[in-house]
Amino acid sequence: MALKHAIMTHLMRGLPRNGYELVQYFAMDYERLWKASATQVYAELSRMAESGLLELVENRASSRSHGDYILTDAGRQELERWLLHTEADHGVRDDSLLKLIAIGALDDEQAQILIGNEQAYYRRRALALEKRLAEWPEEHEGRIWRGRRAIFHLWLVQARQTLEWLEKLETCLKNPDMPMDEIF
Amino acid sequence: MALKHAIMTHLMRGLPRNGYELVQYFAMDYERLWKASATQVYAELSRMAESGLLELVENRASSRSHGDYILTDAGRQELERWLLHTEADHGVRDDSLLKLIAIGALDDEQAQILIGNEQAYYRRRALALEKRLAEWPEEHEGRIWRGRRAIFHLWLVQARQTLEWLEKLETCLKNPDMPMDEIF
DNA sequence: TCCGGCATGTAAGCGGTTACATGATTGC
DNA sequence: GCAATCATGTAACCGCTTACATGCCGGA
Repeated sequence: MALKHAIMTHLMRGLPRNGYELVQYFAMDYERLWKASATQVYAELSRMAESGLLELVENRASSRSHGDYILTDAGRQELERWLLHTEADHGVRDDSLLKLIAIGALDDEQAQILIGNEQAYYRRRALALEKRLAEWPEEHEGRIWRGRRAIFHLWLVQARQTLEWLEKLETCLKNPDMPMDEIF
Repeated sequence: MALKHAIMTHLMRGLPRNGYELVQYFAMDYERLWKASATQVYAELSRMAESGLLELVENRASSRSHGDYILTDAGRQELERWLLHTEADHGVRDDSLLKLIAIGALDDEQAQILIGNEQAYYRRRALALEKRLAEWPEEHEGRIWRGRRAIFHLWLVQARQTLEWLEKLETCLKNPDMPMDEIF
């Protein structure tokens, strides 16, 4: 039930947001912190409002919206409880990495396609992150935004490192007699 | 339904394995490529055998087991189809990173606990991966094992990089006036 | 003999997806 | 007036977890 907490990490910045805006955040690629479908986000928001973690306030911006959500004190308390008193789940389900683990099943030509796809993805991602960091809004200051901005730096170095690694993977497969310790 | 393919990436190495052994792999930390519960693994294995992706052969090692699974030709075909003709899902659900994104909600002392927990985890992980790479069995040779071994190298550099980043995150939070570009 | 690890499940329920439906508003 | 976007759902279904149950084998 971590979507609940993912929603909280968005709302903890203090800005009131409606369901649609939150759905956009969860769908955005370079902002991506949690995968979630629209249906699920709306359902979770209702549940959280009902249980008192969120409050529905008058909408700003858009007149079509039912209203905007903000974190309540109970919500902030739950956020703190989750952060400090629950263990992080390091269990992984990374579809793209799973494919790369299986790359040995393909011949050189096919492997090249798979690696190429991943390279394209991480190049796009690195560019988007660089742009996001370069254009960081000045009003995004303070402790909460600093934490968030730091994550973008982590994502960026990880993307770059993955690109480097993909090059090495290519070398490794194309030169089956080269010792792996020489490459990595 | 990617557990199916996660099971295939284990069996593609050619070694017959029973359900219990596969459950162990999925539970192992430094080997971790996909999170899955025992119940789910057994259920998926039955379904895959029924649909002809796996074959149940006579058990080696253990006499208690119902039998060992191996990949069929249809299984290898499905593996190739998945690798080449489906798009990788880059959607992320990383509980531990989600917590770090929210770290701005905590004060310095509390944040230190959270960072400490993560540091402990990644130190343990880096050590386990180093050990695994240092003790890599000689019989694990050939294209399929090379691909797998390469992933361990990626995981290791990622763990080390995350440790470096956690140090910077600490600095970043403890010195709110220091410009972030100086740290990262 | 009994305990711990091996080995495989069943049943209930929650979390999450996919496909589809609906209405309201803005811009051309 | 019409299309695109905004905004919020319903319904059915699947994947996955949690708690519990069962039996078998080997060793102290």
